[in-house]
Amino acid sequence: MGQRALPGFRDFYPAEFADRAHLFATFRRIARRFGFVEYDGPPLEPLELYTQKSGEEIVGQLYNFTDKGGREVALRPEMTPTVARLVGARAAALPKPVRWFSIPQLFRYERQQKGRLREHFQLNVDIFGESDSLADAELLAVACEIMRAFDLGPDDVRARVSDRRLLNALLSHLGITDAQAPAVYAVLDKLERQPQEISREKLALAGCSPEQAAAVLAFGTLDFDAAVVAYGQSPTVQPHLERFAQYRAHLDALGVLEYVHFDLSIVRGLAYYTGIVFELFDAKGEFRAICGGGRYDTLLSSLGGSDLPALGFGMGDVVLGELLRARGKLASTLARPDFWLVPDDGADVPAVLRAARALRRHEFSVVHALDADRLWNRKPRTQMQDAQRQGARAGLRVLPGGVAEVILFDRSDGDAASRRVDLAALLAGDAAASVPVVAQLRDLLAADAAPSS
RNA sequence: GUGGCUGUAGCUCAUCUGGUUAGAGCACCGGAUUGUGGUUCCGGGGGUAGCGGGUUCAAGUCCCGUCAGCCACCCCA
Repeated sequence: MGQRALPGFRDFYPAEFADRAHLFATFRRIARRFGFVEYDGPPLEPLELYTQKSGEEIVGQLYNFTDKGGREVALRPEMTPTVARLVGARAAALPKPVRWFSIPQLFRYERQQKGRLREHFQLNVDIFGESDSLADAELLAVACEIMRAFDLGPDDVRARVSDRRLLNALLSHLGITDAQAPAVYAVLDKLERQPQEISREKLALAGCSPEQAAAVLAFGTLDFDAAVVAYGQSPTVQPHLERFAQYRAHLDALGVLEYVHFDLSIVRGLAYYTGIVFELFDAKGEFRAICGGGRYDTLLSSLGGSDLPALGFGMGDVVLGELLRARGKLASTLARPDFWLVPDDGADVPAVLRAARALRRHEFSVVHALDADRLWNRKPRTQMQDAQRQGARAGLRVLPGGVAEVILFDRSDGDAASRRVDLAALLAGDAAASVPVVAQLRDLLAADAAPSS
């Protein structure tokens, strides 16, 4: 023993796996509600797929190696290059807009810390072939509705949204050159975590005048209405404000504007975003970003494919899981057996197995002791205790004549928990006559599961 | 990659300033008990104190190294 998972990698015991399955099920449910369809690609890709976009320095953060055929390969650190390849290869044939999602496991060789491992699962939701801001609104709505599906409201989570084109127009209006822009982006990105004086120095270092620096530093607290007041008269900026206002109107109609906060300090790296960008954070600011995404219209063409406009977001399972756990929103979803079978005195083992089979044919999950001697000799009462400890929802004792005593374990209302159900028809395999019996059993379990008052 | 903190049973933690066979609760396993039932009682398995080295008559307890975890930085997903 003593063997553990590699650093940054997780073992999923049934309880953790149940949480993960719950996340995935919610991801899929909401994505499908918006008409997105699921795809996947290989977890191992040519190293080149990642170096051509991000350069050689990225190799230090990849799980890469030479395979037995001499190929340079890497475990995928992100899904975007893969999906870009898939879409690019069939760009002409796919009906637009393309709405795809995936839940890949991604790998990154970096030192782990809270909310950040060497492996994680990440919901990726992307739209290809639509440049209208309505698509941007739809994308963010998916992310917000997922939050809502996890019972995380606008008081729990906020979406901070910026717009690269608007930001560029603002910088241009202020007289900041394209050459200075990357330095300004870097300052904006750190505005929250870095003392203002340092930000001011960095801006001065980039060649910004004190007036320009002051305007940039003010971006951190500028809400949208204030931006309109301050810059609405600028012919450079005005069209972008107008488009953003439209975007907000769409979000309002989609019912998610309450999550949205205009925030020019959201930069999201320096790389490929070209339009609206956003990140979701917990409102208390305890955790890393839950989700991040935006528009990257030039990425596909830069990867040598078609020049479809594109936008998407990634939402990892680690931070979201931590947040849900911390907020008590992850009730255990571990599956429990419906019935634990106990033979009646004098019944034989085959009779119990036949009863189990009959119940399983009707989709009930059924378990019993797997030690025949124990099944046969152990007192029914003691077996009922085993049943409870094993997490069964109900004990089912088969009495002579096919009548079953069903004991519901979850009752907390003091109601008599023991019920009799005549299983004769079900045990005999009479399909028609079994229908009411099955319904009766389901009702018992359903009533049992319902919160009692 | 850099720096700081931490490392005793599956989990949460004890073990006074280094001193006999390292303990408890929970969990797990077994037995008994309980007539509507996860109670109560008894018993049991499980730790070379992350690992390696050093100081000492003696180290879980001090020192060094290493590995791992946490936090910050870097970077981003």
